[in-house]
Amino acid sequence: MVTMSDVAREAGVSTMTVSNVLNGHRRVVAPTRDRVMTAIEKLGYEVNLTARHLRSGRTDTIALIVPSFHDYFSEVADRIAPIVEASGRHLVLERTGARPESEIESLSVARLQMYDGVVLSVAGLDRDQLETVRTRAPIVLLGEREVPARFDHVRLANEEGARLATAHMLARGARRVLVLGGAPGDASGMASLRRAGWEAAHRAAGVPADGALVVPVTTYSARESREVLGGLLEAGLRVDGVFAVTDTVALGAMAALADRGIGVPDDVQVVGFDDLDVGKYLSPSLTTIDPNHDEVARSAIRLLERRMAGDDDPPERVVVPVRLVARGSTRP
Amino acid sequence: MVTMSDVAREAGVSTMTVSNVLNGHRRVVAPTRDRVMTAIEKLGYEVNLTARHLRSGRTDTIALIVPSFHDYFSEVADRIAPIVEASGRHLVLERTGARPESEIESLSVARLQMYDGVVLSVAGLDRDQLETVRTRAPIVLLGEREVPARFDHVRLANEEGARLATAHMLARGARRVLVLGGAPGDASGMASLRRAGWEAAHRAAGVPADGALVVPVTTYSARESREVLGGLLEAGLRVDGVFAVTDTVALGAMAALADRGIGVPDDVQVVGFDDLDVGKYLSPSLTTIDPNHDEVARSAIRLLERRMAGDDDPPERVVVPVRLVARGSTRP
DNA sequence: CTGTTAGCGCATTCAT
DNA sequence: ATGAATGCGCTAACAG
Repeated sequence: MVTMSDVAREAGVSTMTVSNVLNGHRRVVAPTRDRVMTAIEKLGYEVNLTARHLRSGRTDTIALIVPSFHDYFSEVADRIAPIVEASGRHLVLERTGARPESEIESLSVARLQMYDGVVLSVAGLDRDQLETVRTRAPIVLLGEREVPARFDHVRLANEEGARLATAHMLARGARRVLVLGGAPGDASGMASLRRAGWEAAHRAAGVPADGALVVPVTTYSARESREVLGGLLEAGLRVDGVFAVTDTVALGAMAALADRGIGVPDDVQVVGFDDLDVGKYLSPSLTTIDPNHDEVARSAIRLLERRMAGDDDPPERVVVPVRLVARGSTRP
Repeated sequence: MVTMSDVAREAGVSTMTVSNVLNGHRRVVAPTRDRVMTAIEKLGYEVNLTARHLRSGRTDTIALIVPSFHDYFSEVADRIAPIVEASGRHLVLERTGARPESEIESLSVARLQMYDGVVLSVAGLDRDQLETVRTRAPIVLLGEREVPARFDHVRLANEEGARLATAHMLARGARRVLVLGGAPGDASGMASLRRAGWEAAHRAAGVPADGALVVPVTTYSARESREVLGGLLEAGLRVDGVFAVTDTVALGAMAALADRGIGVPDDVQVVGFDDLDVGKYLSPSLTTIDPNHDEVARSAIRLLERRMAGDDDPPERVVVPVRLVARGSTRP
């Protein structure tokens, strides 16, 4: 392996001069710099980033840690990448996977040290697990769970989005709106917040909210959603609207309705949440809540940059506003 | 920061003993090990991975470098992750982005050194760019482009998949099958290989292949595909089958047909390529080519492990077989 | 503007 | 079974 001292010897300078030519921290006069560059070319030298990291204490790399590489997360990742790169850093993705022990492992101080900053998606982590995350590495949490007060946190306006979705259908004549993937009770997770929005819309419209229409799911997959809604329809449940808590759930719901020849939006209206690209291409196209990925990405990186700059103001909680995108799965 | 010598001092041993307790390379008697473990707990010590990397020359991390975090790539990534983790290593994703200079930069030896091995998706890189990749880091290429002979390479049976897709429609009565996203000529890229398969199916069936039905696209997005096919239909082009070179392209094609009230599969049959999950939930569901992501992931990691083990046999080229998945967008 | 000195924290090598 | 010495390749701090 070619090292900096090989280059220094070849160019007749010290290693510091080579270092300065490479990272530009100090001025090097042109003739010297040219000699160094020539030596670098000739020897095919490349800086050893590991050594640089050990010495400088910085990696110029930010990690985005997500539960899976799919759907919502790949959308956010593709938005965060250019923002991170604009400040001359790299973004890498790591996956926590489904297993709790893997989640904890990704969060170990040892792994986190590898990065100048970390954006951690908290889906799949509960509050107790988050409590155990002890690190001085700047970290911003992303997602719909309740998190300990000491973290910066970016999340969506869940309740408001669910309220918009439900109100849109109620205003178009729906009277029995099922919330697929909603959770009863007053927990603070995504499923409960979105169910609360569904309830708020009913209150505002003066329509009674039937608890039998709150239907939880466990995996939030299209497959499960299709099976669950299909089973309820077979069992004779009557609905004229479905608020699916994610677009993936909505996809399964649309399939369950199509399986039975139930017309959308004439017989049943459907609204999702996430504005996945695929929604535009379904027939009918999917009315949904746009979660404003760009704003989520910008906010997360803004908070992270602030921490990386050494700011130690109290943690900030950002709630990103959302908006309804009306398409063909609801009535005009 | 707590270092190994802090722990050694606390436990009354040398740093070597702490190191041995942590990585288990040598035997340490129980009482000594217990003292070390107690000191580690007490001080909250975590190993500094950067220092370990510099010293040991290994990172126990494999990188998957992809053009974007979407679709096909997130599917493959989610399959590679568990295989990598099973051997006690980490997987990280990096994105090259669309810009060639960024692709080159991700491929610099400096970045590649950070990893014990690299799986590089070559979509978006041309052969000349690949020629410039000089590194001793084990690397396996993934994707449908032609690559220099010195690389291990995993790709799909593109032509065979396209042949299966086209033959399936021809056998079901289609006579004017458009290949959306295909490229004319004898280039070796995905678009040309799949067009060649479309042609082969026509030859085998004794149906003339009309060159006017080879329609290239530039972005392979659903949006572009919808616009391109829509434009052709408006212009009066008559087709009774569409072979879309990816499922994303098929999604746009299905939308273009639905926009005009053209029935699938009665008026026009449609087959995609990739077996994205969404295809199962469309109405009608999408007939497609299953690219066998599991086998792609397994092959790529098998080749990589072999190189990382120091094997220097000639490069291996794996062509992963594909199969047709018949669903509702083609006739029974 | 450039060189010298002195480690960053760990694991390999050789010694005991 | 454990320890001492050494240096992986680089850059911060201080000289000159």
